[in-house]
Amino acid sequence: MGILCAVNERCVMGRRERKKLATRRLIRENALRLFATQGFEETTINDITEAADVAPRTFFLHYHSKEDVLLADSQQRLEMFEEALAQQPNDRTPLQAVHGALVHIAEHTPIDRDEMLLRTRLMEQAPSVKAEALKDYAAFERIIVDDVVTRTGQTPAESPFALLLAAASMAAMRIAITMWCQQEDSESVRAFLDRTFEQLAAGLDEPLVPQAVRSEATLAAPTS
Amino acid sequence: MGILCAVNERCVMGRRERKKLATRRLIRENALRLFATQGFEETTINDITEAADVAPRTFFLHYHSKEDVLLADSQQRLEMFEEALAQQPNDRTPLQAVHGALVHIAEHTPIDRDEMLLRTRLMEQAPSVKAEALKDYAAFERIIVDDVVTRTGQTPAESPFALLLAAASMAAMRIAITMWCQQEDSESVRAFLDRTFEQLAAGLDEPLVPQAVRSEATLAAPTS
DNA sequence: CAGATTAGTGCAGTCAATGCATTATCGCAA
DNA sequence: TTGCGATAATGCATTGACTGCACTAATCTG
Repeated sequence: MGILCAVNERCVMGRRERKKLATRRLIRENALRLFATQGFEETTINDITEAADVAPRTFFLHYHSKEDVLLADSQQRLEMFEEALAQQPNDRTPLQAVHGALVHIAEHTPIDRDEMLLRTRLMEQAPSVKAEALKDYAAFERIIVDDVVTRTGQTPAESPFALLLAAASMAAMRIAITMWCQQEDSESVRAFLDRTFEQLAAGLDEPLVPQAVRSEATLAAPTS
Repeated sequence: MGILCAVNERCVMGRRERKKLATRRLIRENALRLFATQGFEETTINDITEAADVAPRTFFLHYHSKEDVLLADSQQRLEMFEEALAQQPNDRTPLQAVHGALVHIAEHTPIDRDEMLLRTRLMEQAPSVKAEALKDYAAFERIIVDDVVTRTGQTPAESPFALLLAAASMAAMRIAITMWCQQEDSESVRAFLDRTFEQLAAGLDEPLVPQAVRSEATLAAPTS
């Protein structure tokens, strides 16, 4: 990931690389379309490559599994998250730091709601998709644990705090995103993130009163 | 109930069912042994059935996948949990109810620590195992959500509380079990469950003091 | 004993995924 | 322009999980 050439397709990329990206996109688009119309498990690699007019073998040149097509961008988000987390100021609690890092990502990367909806729909429908998605969260959790350990100095062996915080944070993220992409109106992802993290901070013994669901403008939340 | 009855299984079982169970156990034992010695992905169905001296096809008569061998008893635990949860008294908070139900199960079903260790080891080693295990937790989560909804009357659409509680509780369980089966001495599972749920109740903003590791001046009051 | 069940088996086939060798295309330098 | 190295795309063969179907044999039931 050099400074010379951003991952954007804008800059000077040779025809070869452009074609490669084009093929990748072609495969991805056809795959998502087929997943949406005929279901995930009902779509074979052959269906996809035939629709994309490439050889079956080519599919695995770009994605290492069928599930990977749906979650290919997560690696990129993971690195972004790790960086954002490390840059959270030290006067924040670990929970606030995670919250802040997530808000930062939410506000700096566009999220395609339709695609997210498709993803969650397929997660319910196909176990292997859900499995892959959950593995993704596990990767995030590992990063959080490391961060909390450096922030607090406590190792997981001493107390479950870091592990709990990591797992609960990812649950909060997952739930916030799910609620966001399932709603009708265009409330921001951040609003949902704020709510779930507020609940985590307050403890799970009692639900926070969900007063006027639309007025979360002044919740105490970090800026990115 | 005659003396004829051979094993610890109830004697209402005919020879046929007994033999079926025996075959199932034979497959399971050989599978676990092979997983432990040569790894999960390195063990093929053929290896297992050969070691168990049955036909490959027979494997799928008892388990619907390789991962299923490791997690076959979870369905049973799931039902037990659902029942225990429903029987928790109404004066408890949802979190206390989940905690109570888990403690009930922990104290009424023997847990094989070695097997649990193998399971967690294989979860780290083989992604598909972790995936399958995580799907299991999702099933528990659904039950918790239903329970919380009936206890509080709030639907998940209104507030994320039920979803958060469910997900965080399962994380707490998973972490408690992991810590328990990785420790040397024989502290009870319950002790770990108590600690993780206490932390959830107190909120995740500040770690509860495990010992007196608190020398920093600014960490005085736990928020709430 | 006769007939219904069903556990175990064998076989053929689908599909995901990988390794290896080959071809086509492209970038680059003489 | 030509030729060479890199690599995207492909073709082929194979492994391994998993399924459907038909069949055998053991067990259960009347």
